[in-house]
Amino acid sequence: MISKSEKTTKYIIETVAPIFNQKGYAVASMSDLTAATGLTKGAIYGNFKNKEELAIKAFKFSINQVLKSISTHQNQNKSPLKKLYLITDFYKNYYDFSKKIGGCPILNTGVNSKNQNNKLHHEVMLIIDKTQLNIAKLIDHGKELGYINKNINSINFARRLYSHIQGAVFMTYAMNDKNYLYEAVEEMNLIIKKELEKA
Amino acid sequence: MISKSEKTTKYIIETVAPIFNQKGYAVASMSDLTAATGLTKGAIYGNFKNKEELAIKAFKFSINQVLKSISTHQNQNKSPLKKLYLITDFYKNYYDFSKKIGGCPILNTGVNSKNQNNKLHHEVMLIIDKTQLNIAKLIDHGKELGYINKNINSINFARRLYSHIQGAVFMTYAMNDKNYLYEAVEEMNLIIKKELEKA
DNA sequence: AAATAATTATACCATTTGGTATATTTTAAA
DNA sequence: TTTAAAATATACCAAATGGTATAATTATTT
Repeated sequence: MISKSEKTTKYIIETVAPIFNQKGYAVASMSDLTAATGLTKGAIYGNFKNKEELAIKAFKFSINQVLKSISTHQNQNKSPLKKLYLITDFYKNYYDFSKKIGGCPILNTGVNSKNQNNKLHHEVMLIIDKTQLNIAKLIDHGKELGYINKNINSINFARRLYSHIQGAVFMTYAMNDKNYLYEAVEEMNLIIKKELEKA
Repeated sequence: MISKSEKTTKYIIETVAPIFNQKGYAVASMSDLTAATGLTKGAIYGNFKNKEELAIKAFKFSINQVLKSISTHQNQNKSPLKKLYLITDFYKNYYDFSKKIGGCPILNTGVNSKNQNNKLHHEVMLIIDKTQLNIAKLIDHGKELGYINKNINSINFARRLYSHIQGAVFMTYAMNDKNYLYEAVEEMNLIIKKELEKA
């Protein structure tokens, strides 16, 4: 049975996540959070040790929203190569998607937490590492099944892919122009085709 | 003759720029700025209308530091194509360079100002537009001189180059790993060679 | 339904925020 | 060198900051 307090804890995290994501840990104030949730500081501090603990849980929630959506999108196909294309395809709509959650949590928290909040910054690094590893595993799986060139460095390619896309995420975000994402996806698809796919 | 107040105005901007760059407009407090400059609020408010005006001038100063360095680096060669390679080459050391000024002002201010400070965000967009245009002009010049393929879209290529590099800047920044920049520069150089250079 | 435990609201705390009026000092002009 | 002007320091302001002790309320168990 799910208790009442578990529900409000969840509710607070979900409500507060976009605010932390958009404003950053320091700028998002407790009064921002009480205003958004309709709860008082007493309620929030009853469920979380302090602002930092809430910020970290909110970040993890935001990240999970992204990762779950990518995962669901990937499940359209079982082939590792097709799954790679589905990852780039996912980012075509990433600007609108990320808007709903207050922006890209990796980009925003990555920038805002650097030299500001070590715990948050650590979380960002963990997620980037994990995501890159997942892409590398996908490539390795494609190699095993014979779809992908064996002489390619999986982790290196994953880093390039991630970096490339994250650049487009920033540009789209900063310039309010989705074309950066479209162009990057286009380019990455060509690179996947040329470098990964077996002739 | 340069007056005393002009000197302190300049001194404040230069001293304060890395703080705004690293912490962002909202998080950088007036006491941060008085502590760094060794001046009082009276002195700062005597030279600047308010915190926002100072932040904008500090941003412009930081940007100029970057642009001047790129420009100087480019002047090693007169050929437009070589100048393009010198741009990518500049970014090999960009992590260490940007560290000295509190991080990449485009990346940091681009992320921090979005939905937070419209004037700053506007400045960021202007600089990105200007920079991309300069790269496009370089490509056009290369076309005229017969070094660069005429069937390439200059502004489009400039956008790709900028987005690609900015992605590596973010990754290097977030992950404390210069290799992202090295890898991106490597990749961009190959793309320039393949797509731009005439056979 | 009563008693207990858990949760939320209220009222407060010291500290810090951006900004300002005024006094003091320093610079430049006469 | 005196005087006027400009620049800086001091002392203050109301509002907002994160956080907490306690009172009031709501869930949960008996």
